[in-house]
Amino acid sequence: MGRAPCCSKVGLHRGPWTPREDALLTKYIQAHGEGHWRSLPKNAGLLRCGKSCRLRWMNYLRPDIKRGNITPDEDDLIIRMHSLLGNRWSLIAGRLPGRTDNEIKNYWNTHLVKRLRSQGTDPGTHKKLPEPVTREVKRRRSNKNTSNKKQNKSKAKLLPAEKHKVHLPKPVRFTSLPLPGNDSFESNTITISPSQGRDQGCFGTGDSFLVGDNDRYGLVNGSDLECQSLVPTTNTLEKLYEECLQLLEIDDCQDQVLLDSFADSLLA
DNA sequence: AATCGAAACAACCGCTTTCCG
DNA sequence: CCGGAAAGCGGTTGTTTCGAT
Repeated sequence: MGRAPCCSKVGLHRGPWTPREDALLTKYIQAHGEGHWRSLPKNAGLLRCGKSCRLRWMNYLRPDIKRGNITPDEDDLIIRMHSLLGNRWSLIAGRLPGRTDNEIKNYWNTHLVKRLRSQGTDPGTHKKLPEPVTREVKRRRSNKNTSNKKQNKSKAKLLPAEKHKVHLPKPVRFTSLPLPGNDSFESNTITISPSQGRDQGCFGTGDSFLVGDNDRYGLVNGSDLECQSLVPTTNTLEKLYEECLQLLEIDDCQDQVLLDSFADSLLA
């Protein structure tokens, strides 16, 4: 039967989004809301695949997205949630307000996997490895720039996790959009119940925000920059984790059914 | 200053799930 | 119930940036 491609690839833009495309997408969603991704590009005047639009919006343009370094508390929660849920990034992201599944997935793959290994923990099972890994982990994919003869060079280096490099976020534009789920930011005291989905999972209005390189987004003027400091407190994150744990501890049987029902409860 | 490899992350791909007529 | 379309999701890749030499 054959499944139709999600979009015709002929004549569509690919690769990094331009400020103009961002503006078009943002403006359209502001006016019409999310959804109908298939028809959105055409209606918004974008030469992009609907999927691409959705991804761009979900992972970058949404107003409730928190950018910047993962805090140690979030970091800890991600690890613990992963030990419960595995690679179910969307579920994990749903418990980390302002974070996207893609961001958490990337963070896991680039930071946490290495760190856990360096600490002697198997990132897949979260069990202790026989011996702490002291050698550089092989790169997941073959880098076409990387030849074997050159790799010896870096073997004596410290593990990345030991370097504690601080990653500075790329330029960020937070715009305030009148969208559902974005109009009830509260201070850090808010708690998230299991019945709240990711759409409602944003909180934390602060008076500080990350300021991006506006030049890169020339369309943004000062008044458009309205950023929320979406910083959950340690207690909040701890509560989230405890919630998950309690649900799992109802029954010792941590089988798939239980996990699935837990997942359902998160999604409800 | 130039070069190169590794790290980081945005974006893409394709499969699965959900929705709807 | 069935089939197709749309949306969601996780794995993978491409490109840019950064740091070491």
